Amino acid sequence: MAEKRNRIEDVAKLAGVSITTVSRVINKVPTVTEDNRKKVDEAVRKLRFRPDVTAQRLAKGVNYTIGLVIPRYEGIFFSFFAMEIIRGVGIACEGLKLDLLLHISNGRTPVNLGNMGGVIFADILGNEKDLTTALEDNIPCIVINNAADTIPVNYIAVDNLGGAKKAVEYLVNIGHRKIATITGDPITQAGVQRLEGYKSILEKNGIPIREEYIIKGDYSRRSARIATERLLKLKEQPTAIFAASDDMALEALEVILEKGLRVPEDISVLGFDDNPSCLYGPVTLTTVKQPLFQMAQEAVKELHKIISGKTKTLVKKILPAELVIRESCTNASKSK
Amino acid sequence: MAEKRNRIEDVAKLAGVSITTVSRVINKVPTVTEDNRKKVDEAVRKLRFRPDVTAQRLAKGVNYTIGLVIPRYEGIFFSFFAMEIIRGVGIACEGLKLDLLLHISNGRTPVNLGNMGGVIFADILGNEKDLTTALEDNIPCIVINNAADTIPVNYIAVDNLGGAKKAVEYLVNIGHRKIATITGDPITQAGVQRLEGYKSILEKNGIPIREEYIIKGDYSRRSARIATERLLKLKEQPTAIFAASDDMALEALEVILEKGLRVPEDISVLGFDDNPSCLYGPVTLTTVKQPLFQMAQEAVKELHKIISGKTKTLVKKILPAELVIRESCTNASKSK
DNA sequence: CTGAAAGCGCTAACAA
DNA sequence: TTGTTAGCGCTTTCAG
Repeated sequence: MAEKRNRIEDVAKLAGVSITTVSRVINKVPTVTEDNRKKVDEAVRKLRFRPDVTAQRLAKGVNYTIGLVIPRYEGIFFSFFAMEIIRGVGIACEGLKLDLLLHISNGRTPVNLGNMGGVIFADILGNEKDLTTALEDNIPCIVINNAADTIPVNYIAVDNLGGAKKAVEYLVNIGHRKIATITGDPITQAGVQRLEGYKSILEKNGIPIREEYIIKGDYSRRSARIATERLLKLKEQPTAIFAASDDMALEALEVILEKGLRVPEDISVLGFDDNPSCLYGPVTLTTVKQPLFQMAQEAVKELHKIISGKTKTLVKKILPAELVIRESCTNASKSK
Repeated sequence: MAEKRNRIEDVAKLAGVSITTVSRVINKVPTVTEDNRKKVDEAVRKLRFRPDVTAQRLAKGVNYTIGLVIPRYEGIFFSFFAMEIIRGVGIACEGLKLDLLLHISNGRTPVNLGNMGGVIFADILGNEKDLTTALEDNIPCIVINNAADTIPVNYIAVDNLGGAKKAVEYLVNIGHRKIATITGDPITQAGVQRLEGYKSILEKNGIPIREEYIIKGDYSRRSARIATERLLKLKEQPTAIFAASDDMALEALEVILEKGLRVPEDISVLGFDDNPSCLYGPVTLTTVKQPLFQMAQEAVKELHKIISGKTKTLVKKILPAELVIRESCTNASKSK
């Protein structure tokens, strides 16, 4: 299709200089006379010349292309998570003039890592194989959203444990003692850690952990509906529910409302993520805000440092998660 | 960082054949003896050799990398639209073994099109400059979500006009005559066409078009709130509202409920998009489903054909949009 | 400050 | 069927 593009040679000819000089102008090497620079610039403009990035890359031997590998396990792509990661990585790449290769992997077909200078893996789950390959082949890489302490890999993750603690502590502080939780999928690190945070705060405050108050969810709204219905049937209904994701919290809220109960007067609901949808509906959702966008941006920055050789040591970062107070939680006394 | 990779030469040496033979094995050229193939395969495995994609590309002269350029005007990245497009394009690329370069453009800094074999532009709005460059430089490209009939460019778009017609026709058919609309942003083609569809069906059915029933929105929930409040204050309240997006429809629904009115008994609400959020909340939303995912997938397929020279003529496709009936609309007689 | 020439790693005639 | 060799378009020593 695309007609034969002009090469550096054509520019050189038109400008009446050598291709070396043209190359110098393109790469902003200072040792070129103003006169020659002008000639070249003009020739470039006339011929609509743009250097062939592939050839440049081969000649320079460096590759400023980075890959973002997102596993496409169920539902992830409808999540705020994926969106924020893509947005963060994408915008950071534009800023650093990095080319971003996006791969939506099924976890089985190996992703072509050959043309990447470095890779960002969105979580480990579902990326195990490609991550292993990258590590074996010595391709610079960084994992996000998973504090991958068991393997020697760079990572940037969110403080799920701390976030969950803040959430539950807040509920305790406003007087709740009958606090239930709908967990995230236990195969995810976030699911495990948020539950851990929940338990640890109860313990810390001398509140017994009741098994019937811990219901397994999987981040889906469906699972939250089932969980909430079970919680509402309990003899001793909880006065607060901490859901491990906003989607689940929103569904819990909906179920509660459907049963004719009020939120937060009868039951407080607290989520995790800070999805935009927290802001809508009859009751805005109190939740834990994850710095996903920031996590993604930092991942790019760190990877960039690694690729350009500015960092040698392993990067291991945990970003804080913060409580965002809105309307869905209130003082427990009201529900007594 | 990444240690010196093995080259084709190393493989050749280890396997005891020429680099050409290795190249043949890599590229699955049939004229290689079984014996040699085995030797090469083994050497490849031993050395963990993976061909340098950059060099391959330069030598082959074809580039199976495609770009997806998404303008980052306000809010688009929180939209279902962006997500579906990325997902569709991403998955299609994995299937066709195309590398996908994602660019989130600000519309000003030119996107580096140099290393793309072809480009998909998500809409024209915000992409004007890069699109012009691509066209001038003869880079194969295709526009999605905009029936770009004024310029000679390939496109795949959604039938907004038809979709809006189906929506409003449905409202008319179930007896509504006082139908209001909250429009999309008129700078978008979708905004204009959906309004056009609304008007044309009213006309077709001899229902006078009332200016006070047409309120300008911009796809944002905020704009829908204002619009809905205005509509509810009208002496002659509409019995149905057609919003040009689900987000706006959902906000309208919320406002109506807040005022103590019922949906659909008092006012029917109809959206456009078929966001997942249509399924939640007190009333599920009747809407028009856009084949975004499919549009994205087809764009990749068409672009692939163009790049590999299988298509010469301009691609111009309009995909149908379909009505999805849920709970938010009902017979007008109920609201009389 | 400039240019000739040797690659970057791989593919593809062309000969053998 | 195989290997030799000349590029792909650009960068980068190294002399000048």
